[in-house]
Amino acid sequence: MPRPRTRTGALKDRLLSESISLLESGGAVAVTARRVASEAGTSTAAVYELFGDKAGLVRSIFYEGFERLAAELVAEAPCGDPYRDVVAMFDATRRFALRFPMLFEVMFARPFIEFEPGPKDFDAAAQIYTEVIRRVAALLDTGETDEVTVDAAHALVALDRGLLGSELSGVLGRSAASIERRRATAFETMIVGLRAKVVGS
Amino acid sequence: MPRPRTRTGALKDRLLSESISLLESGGAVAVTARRVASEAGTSTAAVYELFGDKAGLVRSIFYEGFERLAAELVAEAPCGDPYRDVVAMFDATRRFALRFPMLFEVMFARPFIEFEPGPKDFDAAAQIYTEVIRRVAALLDTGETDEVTVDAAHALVALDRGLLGSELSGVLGRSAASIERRRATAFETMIVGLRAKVVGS
DNA sequence: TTCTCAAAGATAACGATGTTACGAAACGTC
DNA sequence: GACGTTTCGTAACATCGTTATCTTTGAGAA
Repeated sequence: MPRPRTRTGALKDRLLSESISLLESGGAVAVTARRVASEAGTSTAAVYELFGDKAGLVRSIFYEGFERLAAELVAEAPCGDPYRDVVAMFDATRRFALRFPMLFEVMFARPFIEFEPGPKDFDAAAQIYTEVIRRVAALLDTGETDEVTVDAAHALVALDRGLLGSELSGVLGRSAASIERRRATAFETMIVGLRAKVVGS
Repeated sequence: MPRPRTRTGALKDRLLSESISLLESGGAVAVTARRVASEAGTSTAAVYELFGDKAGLVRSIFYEGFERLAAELVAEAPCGDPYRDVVAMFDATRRFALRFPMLFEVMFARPFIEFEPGPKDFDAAAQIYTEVIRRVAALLDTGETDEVTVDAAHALVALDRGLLGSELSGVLGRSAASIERRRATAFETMIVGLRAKVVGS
């Protein structure tokens, strides 16, 4: 008896996709309910029925970013050399950040006033966390639940996060060469130090 | 013949001060032209005459943040032990970030859509840069313009930035003990590694 | 003292945004 | 072909950034 639904999961996916396109092409300022709805061929009311509010839409973008990044990290198959496997993972993160800088900012900065990720939202990064832990454990030859492993993983993730934050802000270096040299030496220093600390204890 | 001016530098300072108060108490969403003007006892037009636009106001907040941080870092007088002097500087940064988390976010995240800092805006951090370079050069016993010094400074700043980003997001650890342990081990690992790299070459 | 007028301030309006109440549209059923 | 229910899009509201407009002010002229 009713008219057929159009505000389905498929439309939700479509709205999310259009939101990310608008985000990458025009920045956070371009992601408005009216524009997103228009791009997806629907109305603002559909956005609010499917996402609750603007924060819900941005939260979905946030989750989608972590899913895409996790997919790329897992696709980076380990080559057997634990050192290179760790570096390759962070290099993949960097490629992702440079390819989708706005999406990366939603994940690690906070370009939308409406949405501040809480502790629960970072559960979206669980798959990435697992992958990092796995490779760091292999790097240090320690157990995946060992404190030293978890601490080392946090140190490396923080270093990567800081380096990418600096690079995306344009303050890590002027030339591509200096940027990559600083990245490489920072990671090398940290990784060698972490290994030495494990061996020494 | 005209009426006396009230839109002076003093009012600009007052508006900036009220903006930061609103920012810290109510987040970025609380910093509106109307509210800032009202708190300072003036009108929105004064905000626009003194700051140009909203981005100009946020830019002033951004600058003020770097000035306050620089003042706190310089006040942290070196004790003679280069290692402890470097750690003390980053500890001071952390105290600042925990005391003014919103201001810190304006400096290193991007909570306002209106203002994205460009390379030129980071000139505001020149004084901090100088202080970091000075202490890192002392740490490594290298020249302040040496590539190794500058690279090491970037690595440490990035590590600090990443650690604080993680901590402020609530993902660095659950207990204060684990957070501080991870900070300490990360910095120790990096600093020891940087020193070893200099000595070894 | 009162009037004038130029400088300076505040008000109010405009477009755009997040959000939602409301009326319009579409389908199976009688 | 009309009805009713479900669903959808439109339009309205409050608020925001922004600026044109109008009001106020106070020293000097009459």
